[in-house]
Amino acid sequence: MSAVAPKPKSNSAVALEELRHLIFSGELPAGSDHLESELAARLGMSRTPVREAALQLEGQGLLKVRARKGVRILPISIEDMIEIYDVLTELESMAAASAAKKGYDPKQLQTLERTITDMEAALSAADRDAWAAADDAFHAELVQLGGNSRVVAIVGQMVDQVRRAKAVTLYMRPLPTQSNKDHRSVLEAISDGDPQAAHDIHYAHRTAAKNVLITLLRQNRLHNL
Amino acid sequence: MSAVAPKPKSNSAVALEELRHLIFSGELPAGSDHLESELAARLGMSRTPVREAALQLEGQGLLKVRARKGVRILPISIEDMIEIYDVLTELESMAAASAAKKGYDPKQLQTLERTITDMEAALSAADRDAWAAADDAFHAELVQLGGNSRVVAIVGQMVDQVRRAKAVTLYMRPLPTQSNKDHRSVLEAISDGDPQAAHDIHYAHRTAAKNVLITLLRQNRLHNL
DNA sequence: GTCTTCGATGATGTATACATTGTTGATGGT
DNA sequence: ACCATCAACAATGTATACATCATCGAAGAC
Repeated sequence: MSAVAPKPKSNSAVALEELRHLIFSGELPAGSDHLESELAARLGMSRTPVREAALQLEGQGLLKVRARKGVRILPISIEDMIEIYDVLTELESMAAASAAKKGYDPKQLQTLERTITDMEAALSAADRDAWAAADDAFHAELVQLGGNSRVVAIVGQMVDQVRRAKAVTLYMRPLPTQSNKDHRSVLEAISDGDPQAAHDIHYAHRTAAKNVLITLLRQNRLHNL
Repeated sequence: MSAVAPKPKSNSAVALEELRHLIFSGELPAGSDHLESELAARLGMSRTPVREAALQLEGQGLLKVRARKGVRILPISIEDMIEIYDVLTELESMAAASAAKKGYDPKQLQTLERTITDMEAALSAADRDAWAAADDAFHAELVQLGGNSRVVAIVGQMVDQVRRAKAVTLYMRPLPTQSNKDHRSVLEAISDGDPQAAHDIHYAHRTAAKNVLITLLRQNRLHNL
């Protein structure tokens, strides 16, 4: 038999994926309104699963369902970015400390190490998109190693909310050479089992990243994304 | 005219409120399954708004919608409690530090002060329920003063998830006299504009509270609530 | 000419009918 | 007696029809 599983995905799940893709790709721009009927027609299904998906996405902070006005794709303001980065800084640093406490052996840190080498390779090739993907993977794996599933979920949601803004600034900023050094230092601290160092280094890393991003947005008058 | 606003609440919103109440009151016990049709009949509406409410509650981590098996009220394990308290410790301490940085004047800290005097009064009267309510109010106001709306939302969700467990242990633990001293110290640190102190004191406070709770649950073999 | 009111419009909110699919039980074979 | 297969069932997932209500525009009065 063919190897692929038939994958019986519900329409509601499809709507969720598709809407997320449409939002992240910018096909549904920030601040725009869309009727449930339009979206349903676009996805080739009825309003019901689309509406359910919209409700869930509202819970994830990506859009807002407004009575008789359709769903509005929520723009991210600079103030939102600051809030989100503050949460990310706090929870990721906590995860870094937790990971260091667990005493992982090198084999278990292989995945994290790999994301760093990927970033370094992307940096050498000046491939910003590859770098961003590896950077995402690093942060995702880091919180995973922290071992707190709530933190993983919250961080995932926050990252989703700033995804568009990060994409915009990706080509505006200088190549992040310092970032890579920071990442490797965090890995070393985790590998050495030094929670305080892992926490502090990552905290400083995220704070610096936040400041770069905020400055960039302010300079370019990008108050809503 | 009569003073009360007509309050045109949608059935979906009503379902959300009612289901939350049924869960927190224990009328829908942890681990129990319930058909959408049953719940709809119970709330006097059709399945549609009930289903929408269930989807949102699933996003809030209070229940799980299982295909063809109804919704299951999610029990909270000790491991869940640890995860949640770790997040609460981190984010509330962050909020305490932020609040201290803002330089609030006494008038703006009136509400927080009030929750502390309420706790002290409840403690003198040995009124555990009143104490718990005031304690909730203190933590809610604290994160509010922190000024990060994401933190407010996340902490609110986490508090909801541990609400049942806290209710169970409320009458098992000794009267929390130390807690009140901690609260007042946090208020003082915020009032003094000392972020580090506010952070550290609250962090220690939450950590201690976590340990008390976990120990209590373990001793009483309450692994699921 | 402008303001107000009323009605038509259209989109969400809700109910209901239907399709889909896992589960459970019975039936028959080994 | 036990296991496997199949069929009826039941509950969710989905579509659709309908109710409700805000918004917008037009018409009429001042």
